[in-house]
Amino acid sequence: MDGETETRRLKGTGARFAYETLRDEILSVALAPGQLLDETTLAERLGMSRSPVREALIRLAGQGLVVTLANRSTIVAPIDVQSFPKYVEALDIAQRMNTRLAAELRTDDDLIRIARAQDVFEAAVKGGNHLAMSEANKQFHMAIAVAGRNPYLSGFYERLLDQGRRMLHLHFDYLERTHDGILLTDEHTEMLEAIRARDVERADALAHSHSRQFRDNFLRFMQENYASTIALGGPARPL
Amino acid sequence: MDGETETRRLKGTGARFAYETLRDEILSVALAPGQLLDETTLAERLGMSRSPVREALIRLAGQGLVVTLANRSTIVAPIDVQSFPKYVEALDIAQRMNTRLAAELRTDDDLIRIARAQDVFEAAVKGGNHLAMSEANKQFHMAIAVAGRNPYLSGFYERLLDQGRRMLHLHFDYLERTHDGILLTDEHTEMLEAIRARDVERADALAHSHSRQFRDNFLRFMQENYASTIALGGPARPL
DNA sequence: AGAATGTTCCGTGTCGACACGTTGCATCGA
DNA sequence: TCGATGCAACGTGTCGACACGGAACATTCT
Repeated sequence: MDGETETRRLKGTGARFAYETLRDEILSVALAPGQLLDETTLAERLGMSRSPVREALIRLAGQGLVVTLANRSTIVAPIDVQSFPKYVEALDIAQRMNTRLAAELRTDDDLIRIARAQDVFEAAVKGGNHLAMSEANKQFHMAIAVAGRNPYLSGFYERLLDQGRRMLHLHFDYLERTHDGILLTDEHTEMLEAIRARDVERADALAHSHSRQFRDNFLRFMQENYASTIALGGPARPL
Repeated sequence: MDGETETRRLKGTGARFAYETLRDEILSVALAPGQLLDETTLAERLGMSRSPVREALIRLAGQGLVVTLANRSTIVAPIDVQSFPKYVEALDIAQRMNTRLAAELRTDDDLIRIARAQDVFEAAVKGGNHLAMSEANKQFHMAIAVAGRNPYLSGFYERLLDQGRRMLHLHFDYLERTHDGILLTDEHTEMLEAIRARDVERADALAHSHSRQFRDNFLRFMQENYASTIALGGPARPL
């Protein structure tokens, strides 16, 4: 109870606030995969009634970030190692498609925006703040996707990138222990150069190698740490 | 008012019923693009309170089938001719990817399911029921996507196919006047054969030609009927 | 007459309350 | 002691109510 510290929220902000708060907590794994989310408790914690919380959960379910167990409760979407190969397959395809289109269609303004996103990412890496890093990484790739000028494809890509943020957060420590995170930065720079040169094939190849890199790192991490565990968040019966 | 005809719905069925009803009405263009959907009226029409209706609208918004205008109302997502090329681009890519994967990974059971879906589609074409045709067409392509074994890619594809159903319904009459709808049936059969033969490249080519066929038909229809209109459902400011 | 301003109406955003379904536990019987 | 049955607690699904915000309309001023 913080007494009267509460800032009275304006009209349509409650649901948005709940959504963004929960989304950030899920993407940063502050809320663990499989974590139980009951509306009543969340409403209390966020200082609002159940209605906006419920709306946020429905939207999160639509994005696949939570799974609602009919008439029971809602849980943070488990990270299923079984389906990881399928995830990377999809990510790889989406990444390559969006990056190809960007190399083909980018304007000079796009290049500036991508470069700016890359600067933010490098700064985040230097700062060592994981949350900022995963956020900036996503923004970098989304800047590319936007340059590809296909909202359907970039929207799909964004969904996958969000899911990817959760996995990134799971093995950030591992990455820092083994590599220096510099690899990612270099690959980003190369991608930007390929897009600048409108070199579609090279951009494609770099996007592909980038997603393979991610896959290999994550798999190595899983082997070394969770050899026994099948899934994070356990099996769940979807709605 | 239909007096006491109402069937008392069980616990968790209200929202689902509202969602499915509205979705079907939107996909079949019974609810026109741009149509205003106010929660109060919908709740009355569906015989329930606003809560389940609201949940349905939120889920539909997540699928891009409706657009919610902040603090104002919700409308059925407009069909924007401007963005049609982008839509087809995405559909083409998704269709090719899923069909490629299906050709590569299909089991014998998959073949049976796809063939069954194709039978249903042909029956629907013979029956001349538009709703059944667009539904069966989607199911046919989804049977292929499921055989591709990537839930991320098939989920994306399904979204696009749903959007496509709306456009199909818009120019069904036109299709029947000009062609005989038989083209689609033949192409489907060819796709199934390519998948059966595990001929990835041929499946890809057919998927590609299939989406181009759709694009050309729709564009020709638009030119002949809506030459003046920019968008169906008018411009809308998204949330 | 046209533009700025005030007012009314409508619909959403949010709240609290209630009932049903689920789950876990306790009690009872074999 | 173990299984079946009944009970209580918990959480969701749904409802009705209220207040804020936006839009259309009426009014006033220039």
